Amino acid sequence: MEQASTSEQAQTLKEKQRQERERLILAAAEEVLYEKGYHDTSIDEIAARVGVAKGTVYLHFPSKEELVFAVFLHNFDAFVRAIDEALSEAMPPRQQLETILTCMYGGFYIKQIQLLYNSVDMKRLFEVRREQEPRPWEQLAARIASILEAGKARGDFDSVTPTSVQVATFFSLLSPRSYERLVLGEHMDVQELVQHLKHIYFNGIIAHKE
Amino acid sequence: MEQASTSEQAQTLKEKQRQERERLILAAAEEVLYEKGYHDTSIDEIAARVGVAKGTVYLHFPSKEELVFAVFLHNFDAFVRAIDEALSEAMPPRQQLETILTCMYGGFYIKQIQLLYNSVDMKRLFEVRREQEPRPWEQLAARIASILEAGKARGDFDSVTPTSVQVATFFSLLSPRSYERLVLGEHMDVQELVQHLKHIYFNGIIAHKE
Amino acid sequence: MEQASTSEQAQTLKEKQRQERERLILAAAEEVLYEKGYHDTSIDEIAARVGVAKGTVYLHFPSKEELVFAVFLHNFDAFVRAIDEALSEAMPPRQQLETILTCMYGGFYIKQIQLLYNSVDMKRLFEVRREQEPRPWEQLAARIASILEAGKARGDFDSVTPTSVQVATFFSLLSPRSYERLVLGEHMDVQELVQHLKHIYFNGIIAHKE
Amino acid sequence: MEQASTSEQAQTLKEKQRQERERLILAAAEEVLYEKGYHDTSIDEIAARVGVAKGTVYLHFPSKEELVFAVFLHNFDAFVRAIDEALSEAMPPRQQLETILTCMYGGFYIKQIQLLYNSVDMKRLFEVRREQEPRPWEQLAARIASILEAGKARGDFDSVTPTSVQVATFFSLLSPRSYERLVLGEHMDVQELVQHLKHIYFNGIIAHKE
DNA sequence: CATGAATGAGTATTCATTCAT
DNA sequence: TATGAATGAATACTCATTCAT
Repeated sequence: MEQASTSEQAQTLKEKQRQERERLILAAAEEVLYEKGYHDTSIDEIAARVGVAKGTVYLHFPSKEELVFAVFLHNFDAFVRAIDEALSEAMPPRQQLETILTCMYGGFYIKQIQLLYNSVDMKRLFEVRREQEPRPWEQLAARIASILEAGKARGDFDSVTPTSVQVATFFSLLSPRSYERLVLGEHMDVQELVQHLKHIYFNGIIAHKE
Repeated sequence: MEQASTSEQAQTLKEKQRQERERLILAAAEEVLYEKGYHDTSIDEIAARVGVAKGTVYLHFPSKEELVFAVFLHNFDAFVRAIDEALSEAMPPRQQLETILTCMYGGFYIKQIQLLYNSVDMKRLFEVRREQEPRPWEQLAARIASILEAGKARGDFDSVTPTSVQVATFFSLLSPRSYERLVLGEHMDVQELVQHLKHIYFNGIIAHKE
Repeated sequence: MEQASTSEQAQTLKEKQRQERERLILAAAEEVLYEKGYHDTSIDEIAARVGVAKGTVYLHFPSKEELVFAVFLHNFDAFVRAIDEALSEAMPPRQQLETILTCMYGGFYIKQIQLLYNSVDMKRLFEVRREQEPRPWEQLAARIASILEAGKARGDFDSVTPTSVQVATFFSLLSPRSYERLVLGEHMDVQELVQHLKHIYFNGIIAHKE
Repeated sequence: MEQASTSEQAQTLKEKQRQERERLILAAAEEVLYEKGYHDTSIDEIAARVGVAKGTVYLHFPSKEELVFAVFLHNFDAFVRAIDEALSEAMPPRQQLETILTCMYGGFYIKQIQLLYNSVDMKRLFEVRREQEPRPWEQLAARIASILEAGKARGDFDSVTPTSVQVATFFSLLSPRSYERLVLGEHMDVQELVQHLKHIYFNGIIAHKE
């Protein structure tokens, strides 16, 4: 029994180490991916940054593609969790959307997610995956759509514009090029940028009562 | 004299053929680039699609990089020309911007330009080029900025939001992802989409007089 | 401790295999280089002769250029070592030079070194390298020059002829074309050839006392 | 008849132009070959230096190989002609050899001939040709051999050393590496160098009477 | 004849993936 | 289980040669 327990503990320990390692690999992959883009990211470099051998990476992820996909999912999960935590049902729709937008610009998420998501390589990668997996990005879109619908139902938002367009426009606020230019290039404060975007977006979609 | 004329014609004919071929190569390159992204685009495949030998591509473009750059410039030039033709100084600022937006969605330009411009590879490629060349993209941004300023001066646009943010948001309306999802995916009519985007954008940036 | 020892042995074994492989690659490279010259030597063929994949060659040498340079250095080192072993300070200058000449014709060194060194490609390759590395060939020349000077000081050698000419002529005795014609073509015994060359050379440079 | 004559003249004129062109191509080829070596010499560059189209070169020489061979033969012919002019049967053998050596160093011949002849590429090229053509180099060797034999018969030269070795050594005096180092590198006067070489060589091969 | 556009074989190098140790 | 050596497919670019004009 003690044996078993020791073994169990060992198992647990090993498992912990394993997970820790996986985390490190994901982190390194994300880093390199962000720096160099999909093609110029090599398994070799990721392994080197983690301090393990190339083969070890393949013990955790069956291919470069899967690894990159895992990086995306990992980021996305964190992002969705952040939204879940910040959001409460009690908020009015507009405030919900504002909260989501703030979350989007709050972490590093956008930068990375968008960069990943914007490359043709990634797109093809994800298109293949979509056939098999639930679609995280689509789920978020659906969520935002339902908030917009709720807002429309309350008369807060402009019902003339289709929800799909409003959703798409909401996402396009995340444009990594805007972020790069304004925040990284012109050193605009992120919070300030978010304020302006909210201003434009919500003025753009609110119902204009006459 | 007839000799000269014949020779001249021959010259013209050859030149025509040459240009036609170059056009075909550019078109094929654009196509493949759009389908596969920079890295997975091979000169071999471009040549094969045009129906010429690999070497022939190199008679027109000294390197893959230059070819891709030429694709971009070619598209961009057509795009800028379309804007120039459609725009008149007499228009009020808002109408100018609307015209530009219509142009952007009027050709295939956006799709391709954006896709090209969105990959990390392309970005790096263009960063290198920028040091030597005038920056077409930046020139357009400056033009839009000046129209926005003019609108602000007339009291048409919201002076609270910085022009840089308004410019960035204007560009983000071009998001290829919106286009793909709505037009290609949900078969929304392009003109309709443009109308909705104008609605959102201009409501978002107009001056709200109290 | 046994662990360590086993691990050590494994290390040694692997290292041995590695070095063995490197030796094989160098040998194959030398062979092909000798047969075909720099440009017509392909990594593909070298790999094929060794029986490994192309990539394996690159695990040992980062580029074709480096590989060729390594071939040269490897040969040259062996050659210089042979000279060092055969030479003793006690010998009179003439005997030292005779010993060196015998060494030169003793291995395959000359053939290969000279052939390598005689192609324009190689020359350019080494010119680049020379800026960074010590110059093995020049070092040997300096050594021979100092022996000649010592001989002149003793009155053994003709002081009228500049040492530089005597050094150059000494090297030209190595002419691969003589070797090929006489030894490979006419099957002259190498030792006999060396005797004749010594005869000509030393009669040519000895001091002629009247 | 006048027709015919005109046509003939035209024929001659054209033929002259043709030969002039061929000469120019040979000269350009020699130049580039000397600068860059066989492989880095491109037909394109040769044509460009002459100011004709690539195809024109092929009207004169069926392949790069043949062109290079023609360059060699052309140089060699000039070289042999120079020897023939300088040589008179009345000279004693040693003076004949001295004259030849002076000729060798007198033109650009050596530099180029040797450089050409020393690359592996050239060697293979010439080995193929040898099977079909008389061997210019061998003819010269035979000539020198017979002079040496004559000298030996007169008791001028050392009969112990085989004539073949003396011939080979005579040629090795031409070593382009000596030339480069001493004349191009150390700016030794060519005539002075030739004097020293004669001194070494003839002291090396003269009969030593006791 | 002269041209030079077109061809396509040839080659160095990279890197995801595998697998023996 | 972890390693990292070995693999080999993939690809940009060059240049001798051909041939339609």
